Amino acid sequence: MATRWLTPQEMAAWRSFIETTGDLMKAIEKDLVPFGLDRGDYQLLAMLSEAPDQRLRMCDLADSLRLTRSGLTRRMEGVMKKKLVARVQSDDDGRVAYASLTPKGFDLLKAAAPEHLESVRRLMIDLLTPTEVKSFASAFGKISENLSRLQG
Amino acid sequence: MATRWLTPQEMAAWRSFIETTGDLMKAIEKDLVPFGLDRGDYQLLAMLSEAPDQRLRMCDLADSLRLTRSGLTRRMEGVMKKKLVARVQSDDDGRVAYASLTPKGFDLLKAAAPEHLESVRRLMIDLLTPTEVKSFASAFGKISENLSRLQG
DNA sequence: TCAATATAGTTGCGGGGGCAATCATTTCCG
DNA sequence: CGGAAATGATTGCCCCCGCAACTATATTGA
Repeated sequence: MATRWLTPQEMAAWRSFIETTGDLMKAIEKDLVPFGLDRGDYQLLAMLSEAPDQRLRMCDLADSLRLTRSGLTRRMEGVMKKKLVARVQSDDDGRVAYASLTPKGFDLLKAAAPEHLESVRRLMIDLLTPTEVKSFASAFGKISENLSRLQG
Repeated sequence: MATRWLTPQEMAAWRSFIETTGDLMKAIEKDLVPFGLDRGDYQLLAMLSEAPDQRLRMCDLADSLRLTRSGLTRRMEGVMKKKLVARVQSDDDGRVAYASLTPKGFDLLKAAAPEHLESVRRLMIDLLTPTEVKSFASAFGKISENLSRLQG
């Protein structure tokens, strides 16, 4: 099949996307440093804070954070040492361990969240028109849906 | 100042963005495996291929790849071992080294580029309406411009 | 019932990349 | 000129994380 090259507009969109995303993430991450968190920690805490009983099975947490199980095991070492999350063995299933948000972790998240959301506003949302925000959501929704259709 | 929370729409856009971007990058990267490249290698080769004489000073290349100088030094080890890029000392300035695309590197890039662009189409561009593509470019353009204004 | 298989989690190993320190070279004044 | 500062690149050290191998527990089915 002949190569379907990208039009200049498409190429501009793609380039803009890949070149800017990393910068944006780094900038947002920088605003978490005062709290002693990086983006991975923040997302882990945020995910737990929204879960029933503020805890999740390791494997479910790994999936939602886009980490392998081993990756999560290592990241847990960090947040456990800081006493933000505790590892709790399941009574029902001897294989299962829960990651459980501690009060200290919840407090830290409550402190960091407003700053974090402010960063997201300042560095992204507030720069966009409502139309662009809507396009963003629908575009990534389609991309995401397509990816899950491909491999679960 | 009171926290300016994100509206549900804004939160949806943000979540969709961070949760999908990583998956998308991984999927696109997977299509480069048959060529023995990862996304970092591909971008390095692509950047060099577009430069005058298909070579760039290490520090300029590092900046455009969003790597630190040390990060680039390490990545160069890989592509130099594969003979895709050569390290060339500058005659004019004893401090400067150039990263220079080899014929083998150029050939590999020419072979991989159509597949890569096809991945970009299949996993992203073709899923979007022209309006969404335009929004993408303008949104990331604004974000990028704002970031450069902040810190060069 | 009890192997075979599936599932949950950890560990060893290796690669990628950042930071700080270092070295070499060049440039900038006093 | 010659010392101070700037610039370019590399190295040591460390963290993050994926893969493959491994352990442990649970489930399944002949």
